[in-house]
Amino acid sequence: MKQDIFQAIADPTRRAILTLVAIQALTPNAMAEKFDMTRQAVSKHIKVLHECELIKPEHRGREIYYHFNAKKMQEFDHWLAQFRQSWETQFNQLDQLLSTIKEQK
Amino acid sequence: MKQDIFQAIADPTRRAILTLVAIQALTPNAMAEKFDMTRQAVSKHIKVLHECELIKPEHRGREIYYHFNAKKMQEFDHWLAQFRQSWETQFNQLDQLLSTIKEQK
DNA sequence: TATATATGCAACTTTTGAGTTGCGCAAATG
DNA sequence: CATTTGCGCAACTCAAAAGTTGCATATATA
Repeated sequence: MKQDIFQAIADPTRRAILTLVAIQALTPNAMAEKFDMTRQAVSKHIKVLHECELIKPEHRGREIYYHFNAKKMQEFDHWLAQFRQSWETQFNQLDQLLSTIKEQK
Repeated sequence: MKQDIFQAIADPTRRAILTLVAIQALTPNAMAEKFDMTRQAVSKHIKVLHECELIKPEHRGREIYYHFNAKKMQEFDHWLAQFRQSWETQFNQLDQLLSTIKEQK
């Protein structure tokens, strides 16, 4: 099943993983040590993050270092862009003013 | 149960609702007409979006117009900020160059 | 006031997802 | 070459979330 980035960041553990690997690449074991859960549980989160390409594996012998893929994270930024205009213009007072005008019509 | 915004945008229907109300405030019925599901199902999504304050209700007689809350959406922007530096510096070529240098050590 | 409309809430079913245990494989180590 | 270590995959359990039907409430309308 193809994962999407919105679902990927919905989980707090996965967000924590992203924060960690954004600082430096880590192996699954290294990540698991940070969280109070089994390595396999973390491995599943890694799988989700990898499938939607938010992290990239780098094989080194029997270890796998997962790197943060900043480019993919930008997709959020693009999605957010459609709302950016709203929060630049949607001041509370202005919003109320417009509502008042609309009601007077 | 308190909802969080990450989980709120994880659902595609809720993202669609946000896109709609960002353009103009809508009633639950108006939203339901846009999607292939029952009004109650949409109503549940509205509840989630409302609980985490991504939308705000405006009562008008028996109708409820839900407005987009741009301010709340900014919380994503703040979360994304921690990664912004990464995608400004993590050019693919530069990344590869650094890896090469590291391996030569 | 009887009726239709707009909405929210509760109970229920079905699906999804997080976490576990168990296993197999490949690379390092003695 | 046997053993340990790091990892992924599959089967299973359990909890949460998505969607349904049914019902209660409040506002509009005839």
